[in-house]
Amino acid sequence: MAQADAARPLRKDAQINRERLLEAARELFAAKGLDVTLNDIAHHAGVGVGTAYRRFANKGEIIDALFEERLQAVEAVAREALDEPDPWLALTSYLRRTLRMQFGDRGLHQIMDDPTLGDERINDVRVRIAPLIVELVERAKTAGAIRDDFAPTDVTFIQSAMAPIMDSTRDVAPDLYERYLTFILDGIRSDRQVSLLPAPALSSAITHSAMTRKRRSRSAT
Amino acid sequence: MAQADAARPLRKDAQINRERLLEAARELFAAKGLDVTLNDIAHHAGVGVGTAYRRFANKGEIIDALFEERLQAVEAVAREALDEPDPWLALTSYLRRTLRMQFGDRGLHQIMDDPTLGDERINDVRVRIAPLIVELVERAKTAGAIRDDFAPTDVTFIQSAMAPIMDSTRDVAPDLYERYLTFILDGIRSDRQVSLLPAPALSSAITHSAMTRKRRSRSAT
Amino acid sequence: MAQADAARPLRKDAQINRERLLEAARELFAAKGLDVTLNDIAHHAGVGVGTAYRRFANKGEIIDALFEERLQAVEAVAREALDEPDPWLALTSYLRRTLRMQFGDRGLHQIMDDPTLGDERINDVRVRIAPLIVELVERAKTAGAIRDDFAPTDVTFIQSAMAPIMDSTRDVAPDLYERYLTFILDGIRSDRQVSLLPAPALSSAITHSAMTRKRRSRSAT
Amino acid sequence: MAQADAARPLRKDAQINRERLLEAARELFAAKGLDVTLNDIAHHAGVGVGTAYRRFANKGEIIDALFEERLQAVEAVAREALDEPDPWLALTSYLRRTLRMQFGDRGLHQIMDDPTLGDERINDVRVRIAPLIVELVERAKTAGAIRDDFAPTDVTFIQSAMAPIMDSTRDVAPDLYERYLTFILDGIRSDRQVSLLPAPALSSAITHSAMTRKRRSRSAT
DNA sequence: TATGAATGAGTGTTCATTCAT
DNA sequence: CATGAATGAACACTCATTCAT
Repeated sequence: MAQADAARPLRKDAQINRERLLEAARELFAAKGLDVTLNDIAHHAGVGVGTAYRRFANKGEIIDALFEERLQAVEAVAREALDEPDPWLALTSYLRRTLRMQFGDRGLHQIMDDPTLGDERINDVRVRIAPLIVELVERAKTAGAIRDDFAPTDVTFIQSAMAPIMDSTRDVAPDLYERYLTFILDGIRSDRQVSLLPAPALSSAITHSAMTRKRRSRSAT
Repeated sequence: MAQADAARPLRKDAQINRERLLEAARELFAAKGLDVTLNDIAHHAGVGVGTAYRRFANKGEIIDALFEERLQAVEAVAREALDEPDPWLALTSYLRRTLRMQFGDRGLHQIMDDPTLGDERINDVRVRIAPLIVELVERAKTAGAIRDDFAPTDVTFIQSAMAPIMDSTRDVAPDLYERYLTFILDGIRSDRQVSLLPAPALSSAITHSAMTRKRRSRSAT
Repeated sequence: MAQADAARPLRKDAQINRERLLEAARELFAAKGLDVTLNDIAHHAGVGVGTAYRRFANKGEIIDALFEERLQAVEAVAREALDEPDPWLALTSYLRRTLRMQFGDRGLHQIMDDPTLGDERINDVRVRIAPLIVELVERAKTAGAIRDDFAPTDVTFIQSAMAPIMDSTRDVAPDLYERYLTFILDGIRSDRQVSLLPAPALSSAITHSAMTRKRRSRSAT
Repeated sequence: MAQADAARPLRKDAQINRERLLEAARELFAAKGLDVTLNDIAHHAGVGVGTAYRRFANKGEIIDALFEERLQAVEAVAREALDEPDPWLALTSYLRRTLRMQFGDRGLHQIMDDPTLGDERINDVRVRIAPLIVELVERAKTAGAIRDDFAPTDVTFIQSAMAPIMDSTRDVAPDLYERYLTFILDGIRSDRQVSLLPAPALSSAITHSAMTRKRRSRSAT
C-alpha cells in the first residue's frame, strides 16, 4: 500500500524524502557498513524514523532499493561498454568501471559479498543485465580475445571476488584489487600476454600494520 | 586439542564440552555466519550458556579459538607443501588445499575476509605462516614457474578472493571456486599454458535459482 | 520537571512518561533500594523497558536525575532555613526537615550514604548547598547557640548517621530517628539544656519483632 | 543434615575448612564488601566452591555465621565492660570498643547498616547481649551518669548510626566517627560537660576530594 | 502526512547454586 | 568428602518496528 514501485509516481515531496533517505543510507552504509541503525539513517537524511518506514517497509527494503539503484547504474555501464568497438576493451572496461563503483562503498561490498541480501526487484535488474554481459562475452570470444571456455556467468563471480580485497585494503592500497583483476584477465586473454600490473604488491609490513590499525579502531568501538 | 596443550589439562568432561562447543560453533558459524548467539551455540552443543562462558571468556574468544585452530592447520599444510619437490605444485597445492579447508565454513570465510577479527594468538600463527609462504613463492619464482612480479603477499589475497564465490555457490556448485582459482593461476604461470578448467561455468538459470533459495532460507530464519 | 527546563521541551506524552518513570523509580527505590531492575521500574511506571532507556541513558542516569531533584529540594530547604531569624531554629529546622525528606525513601538513604553514587550534576547541587550550610552553622555559632568546635561539615555526617536508624525502624517507629537527632543536638547546643525526647525508646520486644518481619519480607523476595 | 550448629562437633578437617572460609570471607568482605562471589571466597580460602556449600547452605549463611561470630565478640566485650567499676566508663568503653571492631570491616558495616541481613542464630546472640547492655545502662543511670530518659535499646541504634560515617571516611579520616560519638555522649551525659573532640572536623576540601576519589575508583571498575 | 515516542524480544554476560566426578 | 564443571535465571542495554500525536 505504501511503497510505489515504478507505477504510480510518488508525490514530489515523498520522492524527495525517498531520495534523501537513499542518499543518507548510501553515505552511512559506505562509511560504517550495513549495521547502522535506521534511526541514524533517518536523522542523517533529516527526517524521522517513521518517515523512513513510510518509504521503505523495513531495513532490508532500503538495502534492496540501494542495491537496485546500484545495479541500474551497472546496467548503464554495461550498455555503454557495448558501444566500445574493441571487444576486449569493452569487456575489461565494464569490469574495471563497475569495480570502481563498488570501491569506496562498504555497504555495497557487504551486499556483493552476501548473496542472501537483495530481493526480487534486484533480480529483475540482474535479469536485464545478464544478456548484456552475455553479449560482451560473446563478442570477446568471437573476436578471439578471450579463451573459449570462459562463460558469461564468470563475469559476476570475478566481480564478487574483488570485494574482500577492496574491503581489507581500502585505506592502505586502494588500487590493489586491480592487481588481482589483472591476474585474472591475464588468465583469460587468448593472446597470453603478460600485462603490466597496475599496482605493486602489498608489503607484509603494511599488511600487518593495516590489520593492527583496524583491530585498534574496532576495539575502540 | 588446541589450547589445552599449554594450560593444565582440563578435566575430561570439561575437555569434551570444550570440544563440543567448538564443534557446535564451527557448525553454526559455518551454517549461519558469525552472528549466531552464544546461546544458540551452547544449546547446539547440548550445554547451558554458563558452560560456554566457563570455557571461553566471551564470544570473541570462541571465534579466536576456532580461528587459531584453523590457522594452525593451515600452517601445517604450508609446511607439508614445502616438502613437495616441484615448486609449482608446491605453491598450487598449498592454495588448493587451504581453500578446500575454508570451503564449507561460512564463519571461516568471514574471519579470513575480515582482518579485524582475531586476537594476538591469531596473529602469532599468521606470523609463523608468512615466511613459509614467502618460501613457497620464492622457490616458484626461482624455478621460473611463475611471473616475476608475483609477490608472497598476493597469496593471501587470492585466498580471500575465493570466499564470496564459495559462499554463494556452496550448495549448487561446490567446486566452482576452483574454476576462478585456475583463471588466476593461468594468469601467473610463466609458461603461459591454458589449463583445463576443473569446473564448468554456472548456467545463469542455476545462478538465479541458487540465490533465490538462499534468500528463502534466510527469511525463514 | 528537572532536566526538561534546559533541553528543548519534551513532547507532552514523553514528559508524562518521564515523570511516571521518575515516580516509579522513587517508589521502588524507596521500597526496595537501588538494586531494583530497570525492567521493574519501567513496568511499574506502565511503560516498556525501551521507553526507560529512551528517557535515561542508563540506570545511573535515572538515579542521578532522582538525586538531583531531591538535592534541589534540599537546597530549597536550606535557603528557607536562612530566612528563619532564630539561628538555632534555623539550623535544627534544616536538619529536621531534610531528614524528614529522606525518611521513607530507602533509595535516597543509599544515595546519601554512598558518595560514590551520583554524577557531576549532583555535585553541582552539592556545591551550591555547602555555603548555605556554612552560613547556617556560622550564624548559630556567632549567636552562641552551638559549641565552638562544631563545624559545617558535621551537618552532613549527622544526616547520614540517621540513615540506618530510619531504615531499620521505618515501619515500627517512624519517628525514632528524631530521638537520636535530639541526643546529638543536645550534645552540640551551648546552653547545655536537656531536650524533651520527641520519641520514646524502642522496647526490646519491638526491636526483635521488627527485624524479624523485615527478614521475612526480604526472603519472600 | 550438613551444617552442624553448636551440636555434634564437626570433624576436625571440616572445622578447619569452616574456619578458613570464614576467615577468607571476613577478609574479602572487609576489603570489597558483601558483593564478592562465593567462588572468590572459596578460592581465597583454598577450597572449591562445592566445599563452601557443604559448610554453608548459601551465601547468606556465611554472612550470618560471620555476623554471629562478630556478635559473640561483641558479647565478650560487653561482659568485660561490666567489670569496669566506673559506670560511665563501662558504658562508653563498650561503645568505643565495639565501634572500633566494626571499623575497618566493610562487610560488617554493610551488615550493621542493613538489619534485613542476619538470621535466627544472630538473634540468639542478640538476646544474650541485650541484658548485658541493660545492665550497663542501668548502672550508668543509677550512678547518675546519664540522662534518665536514655534507654538500653538506644545503644544499638547509636552503634548503627556510626556505620555510614565510618564507611565514607575510612580512608581519609579513620577516627572521624568518634567525633560524632562524642557529640552523642555529650548529649546523654548528666553532668552536661562538653568533651574535647577526639577528631577534627573534615574540611570541605577533603570531603570533596575523598568523594571524587571514590567515584574515580568506582568507575574504573 | 511526518514525527519521534514506545515497544519488547533479543544480546552478551554474571553468579548463586547444584551435581557428576 | 572435596572438587570444580554445569546450569540458567537475571541483568543492563540495543534496535527494528509500530503507533499515537
